[in-house]
Amino acid sequence: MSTSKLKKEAYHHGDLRAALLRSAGKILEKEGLEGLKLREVARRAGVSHTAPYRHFHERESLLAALATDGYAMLGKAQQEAAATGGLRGMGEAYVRFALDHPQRFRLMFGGAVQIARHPALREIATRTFQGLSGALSARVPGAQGASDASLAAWALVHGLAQLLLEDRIASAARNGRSDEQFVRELLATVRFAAGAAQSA
Amino acid sequence: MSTSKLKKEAYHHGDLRAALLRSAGKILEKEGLEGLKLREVARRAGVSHTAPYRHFHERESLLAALATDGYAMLGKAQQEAAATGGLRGMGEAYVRFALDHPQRFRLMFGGAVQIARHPALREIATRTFQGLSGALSARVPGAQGASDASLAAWALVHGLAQLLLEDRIASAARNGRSDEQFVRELLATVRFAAGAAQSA
DNA sequence: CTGTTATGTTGTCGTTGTAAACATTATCCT
DNA sequence: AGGATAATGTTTACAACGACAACATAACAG
Repeated sequence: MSTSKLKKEAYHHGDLRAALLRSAGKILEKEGLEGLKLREVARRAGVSHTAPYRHFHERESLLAALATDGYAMLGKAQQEAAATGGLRGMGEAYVRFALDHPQRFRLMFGGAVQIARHPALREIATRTFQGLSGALSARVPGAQGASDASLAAWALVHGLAQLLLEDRIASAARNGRSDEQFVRELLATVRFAAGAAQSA
Repeated sequence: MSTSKLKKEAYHHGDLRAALLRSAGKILEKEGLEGLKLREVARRAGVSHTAPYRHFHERESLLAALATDGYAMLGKAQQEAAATGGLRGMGEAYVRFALDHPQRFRLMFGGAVQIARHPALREIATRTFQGLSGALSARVPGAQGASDASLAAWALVHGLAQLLLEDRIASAARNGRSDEQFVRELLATVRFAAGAAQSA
């Protein structure tokens, strides 16, 4: 029983970093960002309250890692949606991701993490959006107009996600429709045009 | 010198609540939401560190009051813009408000304040958006489609504000344009239609 | 096998939010 | 006017948190 598979009480955890991120992720979705304390994360991982500092030199580093994972998830969801659902599908998947992981989404876009201070996070974030934006641009002719229109499309789904998340859309406007249907029909009211002149 | 006009050292402050909100507002915009500590607010107002509790029974109550003020500002900006700039003007004013008061905007929409727990906040928030939504709906024919289109327009400017605020829009896409021009041209790529069927 | 590095623990400090007990002023009732 | 009562501000206190330093233990490289 020297190298037993279930090492009960090892001084070294083995993969503490991943365990911390797992615990933190659960706390994040359950308690929200302000309820996510380093000490509590350590507690749930069964280590002392300063152990996390060996893997994240401050609280924000943990948050940045959680956000990084979030972008990975979002990117994957977007890719899958692009394969089967086209552009509309991507937009709907974007909103769905936000509704499925509200606190994670808030962490990613709420400004709690200074993205400039975390290179790895910055990189995956821009990469994720390049993928999104590229798929959109390909659908709209023109040069600058295409870029603008794809950004507008992104802003649209992003804002919709945000408003739904913060429960800012009156239930009257929902009109009894499910999330899915509401989002689909709302997005269907929008058209994009590259070189459109201002009309009013 | 019994009722001197400049009461130097009054035990009662006179209008502490407003003074606290002023200090808090300044700290908010300068240090951000996490830098806004109750004790610091009290310090700047020249009172003891528990004095704020006579006016806000917890930190979040102060935040809610700041958010409430924020909605008042936004509502005023929207009304002025509606008078002179029409619908486009309102959208641009919405984004401008976010860029002029980034931390305030984050506070209002970032989920740090549980809006349901603060009736006064909830009321002014919904009222502000009814004004916005009403102005929009009037421009689009149809019943449910009008509502959907106006919500989409709102989501669009809201998302755009958010993305600009979080600096998520690559400078390449900006193409050297000023904030104002960028926003205007981006919004110009979008058209709304009430009963539009899905086209792709 | 040994020294160096990585990883985890114990102890501690300053700061914060919040509550309780107390002090001072304003206000209202007769 | 004058005293009860409420409103407002202070002092003191506590627990929790983020963060640091000193120390302990395990992994690993020569």
